[in-house]
Amino acid sequence: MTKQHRSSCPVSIALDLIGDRWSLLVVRDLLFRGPLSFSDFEGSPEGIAPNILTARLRALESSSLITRHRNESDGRRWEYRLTTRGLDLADVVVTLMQWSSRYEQTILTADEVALLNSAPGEMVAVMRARWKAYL
Amino acid sequence: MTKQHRSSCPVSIALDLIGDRWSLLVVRDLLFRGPLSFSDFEGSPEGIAPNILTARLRALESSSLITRHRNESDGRRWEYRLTTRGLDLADVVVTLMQWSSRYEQTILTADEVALLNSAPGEMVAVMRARWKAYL
DNA sequence: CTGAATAGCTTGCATTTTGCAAGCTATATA
DNA sequence: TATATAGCTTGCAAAATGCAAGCTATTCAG
Repeated sequence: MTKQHRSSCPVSIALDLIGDRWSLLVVRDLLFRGPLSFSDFEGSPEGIAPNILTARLRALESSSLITRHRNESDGRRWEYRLTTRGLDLADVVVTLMQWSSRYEQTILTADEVALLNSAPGEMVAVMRARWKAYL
Repeated sequence: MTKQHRSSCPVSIALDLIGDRWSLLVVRDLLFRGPLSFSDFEGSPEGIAPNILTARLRALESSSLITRHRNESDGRRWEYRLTTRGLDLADVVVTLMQWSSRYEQTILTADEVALLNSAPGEMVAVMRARWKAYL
């Protein structure tokens, strides 16, 4: 049985799926880096704890935002991939980046911020190209 | 002293400010309805509890996403308003709505979904127009 | 001017989620 | 065979969330 939404508002529904401190960071890592393993996520600068990461990956998988595949060359590894639906979050992530970089000093360079604001669609296109082979 | 960010990633910084189950719903209500009182938020369909609402409003205020003003005609009421920075979240909220309505049945009509996808900037413009007098 | 109603909270307490550290199991590598 | 590594799980403390009740200041009705 699937968890009930708080309301039928599209914003509320989105937050039911990704409205926590970690889910969108997992999606971010996949968008920018391609398919990743468990320990790849652990290496991100925010330092997610393994139990939290397990819980987020399971939740994203059961919401059909990511899938899990055995790594062929190393049987210990799982490969986590975005689904089409997860990849569609590229627009959300890029919009959030625009908003943050407008008001806060971030790791982005001035050139990157300029590109983000003048051609956000290009950044989304790069992410889509990166994932094209896996969908 | 201001709370430390988990990292300098713009996505992470945004989530430090609005990455919880309620903040963006408060912003949504303001974007769509204009200045609101405490009980206006309590009337939204998700049913936020008063202690949570107090905490969210205080946090959004100290992040400079909203401001608080005495209602002139009724001294019991506070009026909560978006700042320029809070209003800039219109793009994020509209993008989230697009994403949700692509995959889930929401309260939006087919016409509204069509408009949202063909001219998302119009919805943002309506929100900006609504807030123009308060900034 | 008094009493009832209303707005915006606060408080207490139970439940859930998050966070940290340690450890466990299966696979891979030397 | 032994050692290391990947991907977890477990235990426990701390923080956030959720629910119900109650409190204070302002307003309104008579």
